[in-house]
Amino acid sequence: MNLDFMNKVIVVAGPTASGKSALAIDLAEAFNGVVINADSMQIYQGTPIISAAPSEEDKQRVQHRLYEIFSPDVNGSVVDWLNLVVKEIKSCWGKGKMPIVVGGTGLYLDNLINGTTPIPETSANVRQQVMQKLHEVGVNKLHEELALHDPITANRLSTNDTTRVRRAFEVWLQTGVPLSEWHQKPMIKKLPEAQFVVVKILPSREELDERCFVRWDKMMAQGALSEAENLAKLNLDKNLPAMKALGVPELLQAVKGEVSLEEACNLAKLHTRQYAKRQMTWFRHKLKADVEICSCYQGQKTERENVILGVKKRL
RNA sequence: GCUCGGGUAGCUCAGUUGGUAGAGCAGAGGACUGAAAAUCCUCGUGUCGGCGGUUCAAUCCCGUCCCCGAGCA
Repeated sequence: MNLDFMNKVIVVAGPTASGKSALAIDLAEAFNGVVINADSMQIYQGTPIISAAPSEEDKQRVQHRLYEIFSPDVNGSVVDWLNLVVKEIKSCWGKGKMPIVVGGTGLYLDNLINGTTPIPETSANVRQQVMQKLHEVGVNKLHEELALHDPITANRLSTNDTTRVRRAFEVWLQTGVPLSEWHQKPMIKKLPEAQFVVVKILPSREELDERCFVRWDKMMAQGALSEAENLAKLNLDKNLPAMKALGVPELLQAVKGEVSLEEACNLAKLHTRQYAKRQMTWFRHKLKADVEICSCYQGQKTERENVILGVKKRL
């Protein structure tokens, strides 16, 4: 194949268990590509099975980047990830390889494709301060106080939205400028020259639910429980992202004997399908696709050839 | 067989001193700009177990029958 890959990026997006990793590998083989992770959980070490990170076999077939690179005791963020992907993508271009960014974290993909508002980084001190305040007075009070400094954002947010109220407060405290004002500024793209070809997998809920359930049982057979046991030994803060990965809290409860293993598995399955649903909402409404697949990717010959052809036309 | 509890939304249960009922979970839809596998928002008609009776009015009171649980035989 004789394509100029300079400035092209293939993006594969879809809900959990939709087969996007398999598709990414097939595309990598077809386009001389490198698979780059855009999943907020597969980026952490310690839970390759639970987070469905690529297997050794997958990694033998094509190069994989940004998987299991953060220790589970760190708080990764979109921007951390962005800085890393940008490097990886540029490195691919430099080597004449096709970057194939794959993942289910809509926010990450959105920031990569559409850019970020240039807000200064909040210091550890500020974050800690807000965290403590949150603990002391609760979200509703914090929201009330936010309204004094940033009424526009406060008005936009639910008084219960812990994550966003906290963030808005941090930004105000750090910069003295309301988040709403920052959002007026033009977004900055890390890769303005990039041309994204987006492949979106949007299967029916029915099909997806079934795959989520089957996959969970497979994870258990592969040793998901011992991953959880090892994680428990580290004694990490429950609020760390890696500790919140689907299946982790549920299995940890089982490890502690608070629920039966069966209950834990049922809950993990339930939460997985609820997550898949949220992802579907995001991808349906917020991500424009060049190629859309309406059922889970299984890698059959015609299916594979069709997607490859579809992508090739857009390159 | 007797006694006592229960039978209300898909599930767990509240409730109505008689004016046809509401939470949590599940489910559906939606939001999403630096923890996002996170966080949050909206959506509740169901022969109130069956049949009779009392009443202007019964899911609620009375009778009877059926089902589940506990105890006693």
